[in-house]
Amino acid sequence: MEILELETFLPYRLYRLADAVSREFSRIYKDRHGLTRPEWRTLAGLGQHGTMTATALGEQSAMHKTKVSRAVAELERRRWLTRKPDEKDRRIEHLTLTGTGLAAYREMVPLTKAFERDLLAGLSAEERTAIASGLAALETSLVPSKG
Amino acid sequence: MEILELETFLPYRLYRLADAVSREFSRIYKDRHGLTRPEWRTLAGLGQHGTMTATALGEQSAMHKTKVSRAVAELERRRWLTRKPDEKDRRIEHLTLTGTGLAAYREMVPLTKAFERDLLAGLSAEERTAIASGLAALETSLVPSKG
DNA sequence: TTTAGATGGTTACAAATGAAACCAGTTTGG
DNA sequence: CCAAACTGGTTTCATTTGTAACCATCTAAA
Repeated sequence: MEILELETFLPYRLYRLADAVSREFSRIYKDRHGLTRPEWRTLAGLGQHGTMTATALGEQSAMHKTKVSRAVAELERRRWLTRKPDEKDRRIEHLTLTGTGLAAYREMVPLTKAFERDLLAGLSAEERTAIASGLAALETSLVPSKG
Repeated sequence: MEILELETFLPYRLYRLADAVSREFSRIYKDRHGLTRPEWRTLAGLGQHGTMTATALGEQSAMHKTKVSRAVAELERRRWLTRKPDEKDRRIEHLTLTGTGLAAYREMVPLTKAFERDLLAGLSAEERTAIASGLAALETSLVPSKG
């Protein structure tokens, strides 16, 4: 009889690892600022790119548009971002972080980098290369935007 | 000003990849049998090990005990598994797949293996090795049970 | 014993999510 | 022009999830 060994099954390993990393990482934005993951990603997207539309945010950070919509609404409620309607196309809104939003972003960036550094701290140079190239290979083979 | 590049940030890449893989993989158990992920994992755990307790299931497949509890309840409702109280400790229940549950498991196993094969199909031998060792390195550095 | 604390598992409640319907506004083809 | 189809974004509803509280049972220490 054919058996599946869950522990070595790639989709399961990937998910469990991502889940554990993500859970740990969420402390940075959740414990400190009470943000959800979509809210954090929205902040990160705007912090990185300055001004974006909701659609662009969804594409950049791989979120469904309902998640983006809700995250934007919440950040707006906090006055961490503002919407500016597009001149030409009135369906579109341009989103930008306020001073407060930008300040929160700036405060978190070093923490996120430290987190990543710590995560890789125990690994050898070869192992890090392995992760980089392994992920890249899977991404091109699967993630639509990267295909 | 310090910026975080989301696209190359490890936690984000991991999560997005796992999410995409998982979403694709879920077709096997969701579309065909209407199972949720916890239900699928429960099935997979019992298929692999024969008989387990809820706690053991949670440990093996990295699920919170409420997820396990609900998944077990649903699989029991479908008559895909049965509970047998422990003789010595009456808090514990031993879970086993029924014939129907086992049949569903047996039907899915080849599909899951084919999925994994396809996922890796486009990659070179080096890339596969890279994934294996990269994940392993991160796992030992992070996932509690593997630490 | 008795009792305080652990442990296996369930439940209640609030929050997060996804799918689909929806409401502008915009483009396209006749 | 004008309707059909499309697009950006929001809302609704059902389902899933996480946290915490909760039973019941078991263990250990006084």
